[in-house]
Amino acid sequence: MIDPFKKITENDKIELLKTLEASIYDFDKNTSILSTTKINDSLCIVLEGYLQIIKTDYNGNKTIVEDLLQYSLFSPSLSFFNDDECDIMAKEPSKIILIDDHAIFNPSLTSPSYTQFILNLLEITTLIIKQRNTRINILTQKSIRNKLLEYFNQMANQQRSRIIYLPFSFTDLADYLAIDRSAMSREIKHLKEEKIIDVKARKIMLNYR
Amino acid sequence: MIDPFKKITENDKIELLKTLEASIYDFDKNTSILSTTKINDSLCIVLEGYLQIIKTDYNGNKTIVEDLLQYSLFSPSLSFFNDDECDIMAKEPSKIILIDDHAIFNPSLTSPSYTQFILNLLEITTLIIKQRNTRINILTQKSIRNKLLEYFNQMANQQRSRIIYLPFSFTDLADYLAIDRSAMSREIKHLKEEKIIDVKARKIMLNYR
DNA sequence: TTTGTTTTGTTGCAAATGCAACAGCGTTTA
DNA sequence: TAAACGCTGTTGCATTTGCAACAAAACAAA
Repeated sequence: MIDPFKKITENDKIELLKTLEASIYDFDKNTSILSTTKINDSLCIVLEGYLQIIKTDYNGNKTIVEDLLQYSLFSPSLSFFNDDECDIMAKEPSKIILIDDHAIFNPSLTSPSYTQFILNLLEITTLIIKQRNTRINILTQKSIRNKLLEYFNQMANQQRSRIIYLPFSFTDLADYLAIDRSAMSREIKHLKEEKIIDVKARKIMLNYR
Repeated sequence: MIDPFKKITENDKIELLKTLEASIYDFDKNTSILSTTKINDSLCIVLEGYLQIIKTDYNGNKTIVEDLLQYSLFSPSLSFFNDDECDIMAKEPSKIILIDDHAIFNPSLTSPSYTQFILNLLEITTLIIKQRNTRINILTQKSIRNKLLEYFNQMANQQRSRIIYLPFSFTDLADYLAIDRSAMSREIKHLKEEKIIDVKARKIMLNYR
């Protein structure tokens, strides 16, 4: 995660936030952000804590669309997440900054810290695009096997090793790959039987490569 | 598509491009960009023409990863597209601008046109994230039927009508949804039989909503 | 026009997948 | 401690899906 205020001194940051008319909110564990706070037309920056964007579909099924950790951004109007069917829950006590869109997109501001801030945001959005591209590359694979292998490859490149560590549970992996967990479990068994991979808890060894 | 130079006068634009040490290239139809031009560590902006990012997998299968129209951006380092397995082909005579990353991420620049330019880039990257989110929302649907319906809904929201027009062929739609074309065709037939939709060439009427 | 190319619709079939259900296990909570 | 909860592995089964193949239609080019 990239700090949106990196390369900005603490004093400049305070000054900048004043200029942008930013406001800071605290949320207790297990509270909904949207029920108490208007975040439309604002950019939200997570300063600390842990939140989740949760989508409820017409059946009432809830899906975790995204995990928000420190320095995560979200914004309805800037569309870092999607619809109106979403809610945001603080899963841990969290502190977030709200900045109005119009304050951000204000070319008349000329301070170096503002320019640096915009460049930081540009770097972050660029990184998010990379992550989305990666996921799309995986999701467009047609079989469960190919989704898994594509995911393993991405992780191996990222972790620069043919031994990779899952950053989350197998249940979450199935969610990420948008496949049935039990079907995934079955396919992983096949990959193990064919000696293509070895699995020990969340440690996965790739025997090709 | 958003013009990366919007709200910048022609004179300021020329001045800005000089400051950023931008270079302009022309490509003939059916030529490969990467074979003649080093684009690593640069941002590429399509000024005019039509190009495609083409991925060749280990089987030799070629996939069109992305179409690049006027004002499209692409960049290996900034990761608007993915891997090294990609090539970029001009499908029509095309003109592109290359700007070195370091020139863009230069907080010491203070001219209003530079600030406007990076704000424009930020707006574009934000829009790209929105598009990627939309596609991911569709790709994470488990059945062909749900992928189609999710896609139709997105289009209906976008076109603000329950009558939507496909922006491309059904063959391309199957690619976009990452499903088999014949299986998609079968499912569309079912949707028609169940009177959920009507289809006339690329015009689709949604009978719910 | 004629020819060639791309798109579309269809079908049979084997294989892949989702779903439901259950059990074992470890961790957390009351 | 006991109960509750979440994660994992497994299995049977109905359904969905991909694949291959072919013909008709639409479109583009010569």
